[in-house]
Amino acid sequence: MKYSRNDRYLKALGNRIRELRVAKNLSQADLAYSVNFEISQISRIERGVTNTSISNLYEISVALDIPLKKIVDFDL
Amino acid sequence: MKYSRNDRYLKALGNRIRELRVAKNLSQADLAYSVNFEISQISRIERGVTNTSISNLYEISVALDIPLKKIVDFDL
DNA sequence: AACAATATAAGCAAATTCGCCTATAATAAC
DNA sequence: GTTATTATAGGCGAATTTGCTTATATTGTT
Repeated sequence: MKYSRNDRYLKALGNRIRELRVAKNLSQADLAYSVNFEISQISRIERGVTNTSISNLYEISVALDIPLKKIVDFDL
Repeated sequence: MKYSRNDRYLKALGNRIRELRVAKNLSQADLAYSVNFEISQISRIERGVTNTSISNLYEISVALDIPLKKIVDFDL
């Protein structure tokens, strides 16, 4: 089974989120707490195994205090 | 019943997408065709009544030929 | 006004996400 | 090495999205 364009995008975005989270010295648990969802969900998002919603991504951007346009500004 | 921050965000994003679509002289049907999903779904996204996925938003950015960082660059 | 094109609405089933949980693995600190 | 911290994995039910469809409303054109 082949990777789709979307799969690649979700993995890249997950890596981007992880990178930004780690740069702020936050654990997945820290981030989960501030966005008020589950650690397992943060893990799934960062690994790119789930295709989360716009509002969740937005909440993450608020929690990390990074505008969404900066979060999605990465090379594929 | 009160609007949540996410509701406001989804409405603003929907308006933004509509604005960009119209600027390219595309109908909802046109956009639906190029991203390969339903007209009703485009309608729901633009009205902000559904909280669609990251990959759908990404597909829309590809179809509109506008980088995602530009799509999410709007004032709330 | 009449007609065509475009957008909204609503319902239903299938698919997917997500919270909740437990268990295991990997990494860091000592 | 041992212990603690952090991250991954997987299952299950509830909630949500989405494709599909039909119907209605809105907007634009003549």
